Amino acid sequence: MERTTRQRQAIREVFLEAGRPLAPKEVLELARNKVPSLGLATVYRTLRALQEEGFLVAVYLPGEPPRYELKGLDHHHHFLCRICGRAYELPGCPAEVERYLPPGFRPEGHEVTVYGRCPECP
Amino acid sequence: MERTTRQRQAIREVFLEAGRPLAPKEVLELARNKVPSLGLATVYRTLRALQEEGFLVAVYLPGEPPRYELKGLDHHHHFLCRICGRAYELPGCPAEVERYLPPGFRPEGHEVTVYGRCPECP
DNA sequence: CTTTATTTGGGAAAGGCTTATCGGTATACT
DNA sequence: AGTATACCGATAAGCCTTTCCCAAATAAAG
Repeated sequence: MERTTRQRQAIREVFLEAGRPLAPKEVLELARNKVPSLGLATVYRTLRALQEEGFLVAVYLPGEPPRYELKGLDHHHHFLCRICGRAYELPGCPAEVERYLPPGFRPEGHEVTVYGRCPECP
Repeated sequence: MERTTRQRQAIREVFLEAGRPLAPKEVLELARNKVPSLGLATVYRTLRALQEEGFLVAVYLPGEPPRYELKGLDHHHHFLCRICGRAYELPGCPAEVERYLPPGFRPEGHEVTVYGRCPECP
């Protein structure tokens, strides 16, 4: 990641504008509005570079391929729309998630995913 | 699923004995203790049949291939050990998970995964 | 403007999980 | 027991996502 290219700028912008986790396919579609010739290999290469650089982090939702979102957001969780498949950020967290574990289980993190229909879908 | 075979019995037993969600690979390993000749294709075939029959349901954890567990358990969530990779059932649920969504989001279900170290691991 | 090395894009290839194929086997019924 | 047929096991093939490869394009420095 030594040069500033149109492709990388486009991909950065797409994340800043989306405000939600994006899958590689979504990144490709959205960024092609800015750089029509963009290729899938470049998307994957750039996603990896932007993670190493600390701009993005991977988001894993149950049964889904990885998405990516801006690094450094406050602790939050995700909503996955069953209709359109888009993921959204959900602010906040039900605090006691890691309490009340059976004896011997030592928690180090958690993930909450809510499924349903997003505001865009019928 | 018309005949009772040693293979199918072994796979059913493995789930009843495990008390936790199992991935196909785990099913193969555990059931081979009972039927050493067991093949992977039979595991997949049987997992599908046991789902259609209502004995098992699929469990999806973030970034993981599907696991399977007994159908009909009380509402619960899962613990994924970062050391050994085993998944466990966690009784109960932090109740307000689906409340406090932004306007327009209509929840239809949720999944909670706690990560950490299980009682078996250092 | 020229040079030079990084980056791109398209397709091929890899990798992981799951399903299909098919001859041989074993179950269940007579 | 004998027989029809569902089932098994091993391998091949399929599907998706991700990475590799390399000639052509292009950003950055002189």
